[in-house]
Amino acid sequence: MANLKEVAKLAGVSPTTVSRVLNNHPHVNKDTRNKVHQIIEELNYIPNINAINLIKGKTNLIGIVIPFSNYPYFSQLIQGISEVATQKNKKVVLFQTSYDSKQELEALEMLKLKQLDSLIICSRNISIATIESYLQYGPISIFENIKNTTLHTTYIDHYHAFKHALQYLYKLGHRDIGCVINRRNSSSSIQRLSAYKDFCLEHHIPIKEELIFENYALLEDGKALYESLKKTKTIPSAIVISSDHTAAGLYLSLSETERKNFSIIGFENQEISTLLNITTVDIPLHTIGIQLFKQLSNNSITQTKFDTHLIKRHSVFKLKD
Amino acid sequence: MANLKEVAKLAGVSPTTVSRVLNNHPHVNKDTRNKVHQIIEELNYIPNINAINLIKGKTNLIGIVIPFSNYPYFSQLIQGISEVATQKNKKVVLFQTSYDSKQELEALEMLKLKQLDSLIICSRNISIATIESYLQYGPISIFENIKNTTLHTTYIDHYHAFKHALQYLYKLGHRDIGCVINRRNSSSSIQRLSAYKDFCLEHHIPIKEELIFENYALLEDGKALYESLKKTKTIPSAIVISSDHTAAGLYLSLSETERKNFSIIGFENQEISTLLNITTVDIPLHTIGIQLFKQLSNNSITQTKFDTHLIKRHSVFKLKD
DNA sequence: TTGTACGCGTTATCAG
DNA sequence: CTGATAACGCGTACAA
Repeated sequence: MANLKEVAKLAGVSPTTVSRVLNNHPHVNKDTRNKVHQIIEELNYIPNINAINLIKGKTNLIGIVIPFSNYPYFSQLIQGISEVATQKNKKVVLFQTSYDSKQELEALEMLKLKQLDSLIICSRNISIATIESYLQYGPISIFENIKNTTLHTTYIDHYHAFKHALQYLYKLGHRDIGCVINRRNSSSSIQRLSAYKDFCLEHHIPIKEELIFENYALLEDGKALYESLKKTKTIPSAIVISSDHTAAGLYLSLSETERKNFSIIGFENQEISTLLNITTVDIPLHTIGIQLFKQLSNNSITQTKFDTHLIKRHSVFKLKD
Repeated sequence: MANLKEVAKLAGVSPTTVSRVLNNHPHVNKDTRNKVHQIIEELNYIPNINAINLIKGKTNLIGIVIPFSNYPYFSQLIQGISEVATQKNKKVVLFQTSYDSKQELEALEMLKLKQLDSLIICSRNISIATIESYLQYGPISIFENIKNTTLHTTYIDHYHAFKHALQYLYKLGHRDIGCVINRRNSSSSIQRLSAYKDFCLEHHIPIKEELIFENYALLEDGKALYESLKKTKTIPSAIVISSDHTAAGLYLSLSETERKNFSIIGFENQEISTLLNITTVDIPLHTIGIQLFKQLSNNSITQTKFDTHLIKRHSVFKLKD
């Protein structure tokens, strides 16, 4: 495989000149330039990017840490991030972790090794402190609300969003309300749960563990949720679900009659909730992805909050008593 | 930032020895090894992977070319590919092209530049000939059925799968059948269309352009499809749709009565078709992703075909006349 | 078991 | 406008 030196030799110039031609430096004689281009063609010469990375200390590669690629929630983030990355001529390296700390660390290590210029963490398992300790090797942005951190953060107020949905149901007369989350120990679930519990306390509603449902995220989980709901002692009149897909799955499991007597609020504002007319809380995932990327090039630490909006559709009913 | 040389100096050994320690070479004195490790700790030394890549001519990075990350079809492929890649300690670089040839070329160029070890093409716009010309720079596997190629291929028989679905409808008495595809000029659409046309010819059914619907792929497209269907002169009694999500979107747009008088067959066997009980053709996308990855390390050119299966559910009815 | 010297392919510096 | 030389950080053949 031809290298820069050979090109130089055959063109009868120094490697430096070839390098200048390749990098479009201004002060090169036209004839020399042409000659070099000609030899490059002839030899089918290709610069070795690893050598360039070595000397420049950059790779134009940015890492994305996500647990799964095939969850709509995450694939929308990826879509957004990749779009800007493409525009900015950066490439995206996927770290699909399945929430395995070892894989998350791998991403951080690659930042350390300088094979990545920067890192975006969409969801995590390891501690913030660990992540922060890698900040010395490159910019890191994270999709989470963290106080007093040196990481770039982009976030939404899960607590507020969840509570707002609950309040809306309360105003319509609902008192027995279910709460559906995914991983119980995730940052967002913790916020949502605490919103749920505070809501109950504020309105003097007893907190019933059987109305808190964990590990539901996908469409098919909605069916399982339906089964679980049938087994509760207290029959809730409404439910707030942290994923539209689970909400849709539940909705589709209900009979026509059941649908008219049970209120559902989903989260994310996915296509499917539009189609099924399910009330949901909009989370601008695509835009959040873009912002996560953009923050990486900020010099100072930035915290960006995105607003969520309750989108009222037809899966919520006023409770008659 | 500390480098190997500094470690050597402080440890009182040569760079070679440090390198040996780092790479776990057998013949190193235990004391020396410990001393070196100690200095590495002290200096917080990190090997520069770009230097290693340069010298080894490898990066352990493999590229994936996909048009969009947020289509379930593609995100399932990504999920499968990433899973094995993680196992094999390779990292995945995403080229989200939006079918822009320039972006597809970018991926091929990075293979050429040796920043990628190999490449997986899930869907493409540029010519096979162009792709093949990059084969000299590294292994490439593609999710497509190509005859006489030097690329690794993993594929399904779109023609057969589509025709099988059509025959099934024919046997149940359907004669006016619609056909829904995505990009008309894509390799899979061409096969599907030709299956549709051959089917019509074989059964002496006139081919009506108004029953061929293009550019439908997502859930929300199902609604638009519903609108389009209402405008056709011939009212079809059944439809074959190359995407489950569009099939689901259409299904949900129908009234209860319409659903009982209209047969739908989707493709892919996504969660949503299970939930809605829509008859579909299973495409093992996850497994295909895994195979696409595995083929890269085969020495000889391999062509893997995956079978598709018609999954009979309750969205298809026998036509009474 | 350890060290010397060179090579990987490119860019930066400085001199002319 | 051009070139010689060093440098990026590491691996490895060869010698000791």
